[in-house]
Formats: sequence, structure tokens, C-alpha cells
Amino acid sequence: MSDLATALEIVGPRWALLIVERLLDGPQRYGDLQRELGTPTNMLATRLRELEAAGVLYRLPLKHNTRAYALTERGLALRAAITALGRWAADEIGPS
Amino acid sequence: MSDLATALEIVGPRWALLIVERLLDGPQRYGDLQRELGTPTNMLATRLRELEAAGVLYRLPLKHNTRAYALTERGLALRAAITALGRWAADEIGPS
DNA sequence: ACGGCATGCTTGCAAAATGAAAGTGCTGCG
DNA sequence: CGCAGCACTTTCATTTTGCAAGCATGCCGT
Repeated sequence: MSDLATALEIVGPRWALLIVERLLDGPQRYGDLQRELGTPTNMLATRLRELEAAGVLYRLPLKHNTRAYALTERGLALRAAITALGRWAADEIGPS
Repeated sequence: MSDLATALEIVGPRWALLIVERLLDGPQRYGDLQRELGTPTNMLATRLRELEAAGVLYRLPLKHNTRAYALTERGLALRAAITALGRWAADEIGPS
């Protein structure tokens, strides 16, 4: 299987890359991610579990019964790919 | 909606980025894409239609009743994002 | 101590996307 | 004419995604 296929097994499912993008700005709590992304709550919970299992992010306990989600080094390494995709979408017909 | 979300509307669905990756090596025929990617044939047809509508690729008529699929300039511009994702997957725990 | 509230999920079920398998239409070739 | 190869389409099962409601935990005010 190609490297790209391997990457897509982890960040291919819907919402996964968008979650990582939000976390590039720093750790976020569950409710914040949900509100800012508009993700269905069950999907958000599922994706966070999968991304944690893949070593992309980890749970960061906070006060009370709250926690935050933060990127691991492996998660932070997605920044290049995310900005590349964002730039592609932002580029109009392209500099001829 | 963020740029990333816009990009994922086009290349987010399953197989889409893998199809583009194969076409980076030059135009390919339908049967070749199917055999090399292992894509279900109905999905391949659907994705090719969507990617053509999005201006990522175009049909290139060949002899007889055959045709090839080739990337537009916009499709070629995905190379950076594809290699970034591929590199991410290929990188082990990362250079500490 | 206890009820209410915020946060972070889980559960049940409907809708949409994906997949497997078989079938269709066209074209050239013998 | 009949057959084979290519490019799909169609049908139906399975998986993924989404919506809405419910549950668990822990603080906070009274």
C-alpha cells in the first residue's frame, strides 16, 4: 500500500483532518471542538478515540471532569500537509 | 468554511486523492486505474465524474471507444499536498 | 446534603456513502 | 455474424455518517 493510502487510513475519515487543524492552534476541549467544527457529537468522540489510538493526539486532563485534546509530535507533523491542502483550495485558477 | 474544509469537499471522499496520485504519473485509462488502485468500479466512475466536474481532471479521448483521464493544472497543483501526506505517513517517530 | 447545571460523552435509530457482483452498450476483429 | 475487450451502469448489501435523546460525573449555590 502506498504511503498516501497509509496516511488516509488515519486522517482520511470525515472530520479527522479538520479536528487536527483546530488543534494546531493549541489544545482544545471537546465542547469547543464541537461548536467550532459543527461535528456531530458521536463522530467527534469516535474520531478523537481513533486519532488518539493512532498517536496523533492525546488527552490532557484539566480541572474537574474536563480534559483537553492536544497534538502529539506526530500530530503536529501534519501541519505541512494541512497547509498544503488549504493553500490548494485557496488558490484560484492559479498564477499563469 | 475554512480552506481545508473546501479542499476536503473535493478530495475528501474515499479514493479521490489516490486517483489523483496515480494520475500524477501521467494520463491513465479507466481499467488501469481500477486494477492498480483496487477501486470498486462504481466508485471509480463516480469519483472521476466528480473530479472532472471540480476541474481536477479531464477526459482525453483515445482510439476506438477508449479514453484516458489526465490532470488539469488544478489537479497537478495537488502534488504538494499529496507528497506532504505521503511523507507524513512514511516518517517514523520523527527526527528528535 | 441536595438539586440544578455544565461538560463529556454513549445509545438508538435513520440517512447517506461505499462496496460486491452482475449486466449493458459500443467498437473493432476474425 | 459472433466474440472479446473496454468503459461504464444497475442492483442490492454493508458500512459510515448524522440526528436526537439520554447518561455519568463533578462542581456550586443554598
